[in-house]
Amino acid sequence: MADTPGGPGSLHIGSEPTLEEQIAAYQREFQDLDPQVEQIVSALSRLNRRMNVAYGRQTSALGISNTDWEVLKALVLSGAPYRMGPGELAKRLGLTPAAMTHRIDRMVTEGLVTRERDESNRVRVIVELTAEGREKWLEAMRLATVFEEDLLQDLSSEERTALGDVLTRLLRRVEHAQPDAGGRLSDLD
Amino acid sequence: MADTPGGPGSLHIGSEPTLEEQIAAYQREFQDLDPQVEQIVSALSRLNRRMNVAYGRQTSALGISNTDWEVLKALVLSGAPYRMGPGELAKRLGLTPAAMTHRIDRMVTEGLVTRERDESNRVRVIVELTAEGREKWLEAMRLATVFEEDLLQDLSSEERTALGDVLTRLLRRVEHAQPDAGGRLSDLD
DNA sequence: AAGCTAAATTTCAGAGCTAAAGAGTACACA
DNA sequence: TGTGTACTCTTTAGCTCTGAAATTTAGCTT
Repeated sequence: MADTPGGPGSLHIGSEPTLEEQIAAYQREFQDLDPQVEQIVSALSRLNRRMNVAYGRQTSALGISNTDWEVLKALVLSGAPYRMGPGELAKRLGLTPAAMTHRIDRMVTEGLVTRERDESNRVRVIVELTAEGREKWLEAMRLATVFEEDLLQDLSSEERTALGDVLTRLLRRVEHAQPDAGGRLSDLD
Repeated sequence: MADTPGGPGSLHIGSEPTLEEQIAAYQREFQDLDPQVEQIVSALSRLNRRMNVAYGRQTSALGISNTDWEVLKALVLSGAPYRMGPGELAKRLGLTPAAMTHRIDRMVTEGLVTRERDESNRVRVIVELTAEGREKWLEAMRLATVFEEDLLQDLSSEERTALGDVLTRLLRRVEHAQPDAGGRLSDLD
């Protein structure tokens, strides 16, 4: 089984055993373990955690939180004019609407977004990216791409293609299936 | 830049665009983006998130939380007699000692661990796995390995080896370096 | 032996999250 | 036109985390 990640905003990594030590410990405590599978799963999990720490450092260097960053990303990727409702944003980010309300509160005071009622339907609210919010996103992207290129610099173009393909295949397998309580993936389509 | 994950315990995924749509949106909004790099990084992040959702479903099916699961794992992997101090546990899990205190409180009432003072040094506290805690961990591992095997079932043994190797290389690159505020990885050794 | 310093853990205050209840608005239908 | 119903967002209560202060014990120094 893989590591479980720290929270979204945690900026440091607990001192953990090396990957080799950890796999050895798993085999000692749980014989029915395929070390090859465990290697993949644990490396995947650790790699992801490290990357999130790196992203967190970058966004905080820009004076925004990791959570603000997520909202900026969703708005930018929605395309001009960079507007969404709180409900849609919440769904996109996998948050409850309540959490979204609070995030928007914060981000409005930080000047990253504006919130106004939709005059054509006063139930709805429109969250819109400000120029400052868009600029922050661009700065964060510049930092992120530098980091990502550095991370992958030792991989040849062929290796990158192969890695991207394999990961995409795995992703499709998880996305098109839902594990039941027993853990088995059952195809949905 | 990759997706940012939901919290450790979030059990559902926000409805998001497909990977292809998302990469297209990135390219539209940020021209200096290598789609190959973005493919890898985004797939990695999404895959990890989906896997965590699956693990969360499994552990909650066993009646334990994802956070309890992390503590059980650290204790089991420490080896018999499955004892650690709160401080060491906190470091291992990347939590503050304060958070550890609360988790241990909870897990003691759940019967997963015991807490007692170290009589040879009364400042220290010893957290020890109970038989029930160990059994819960084993059950969770059985579920997890089924899930992981299913996830990787379409990969040949050669593909698995190659994937494990590449991920381990990437992991080493991140672990042996720390990104500075500018995002660049700088070797430490 | 008394007091000082360091280390480990717990307590406290503040922030963000979830789940559920509440408030406001639009629309359908009599 | 009036009312019910559904939908969207906000509010409230409770939980877990972080960071900092407080507490307890050990070991050293004089």
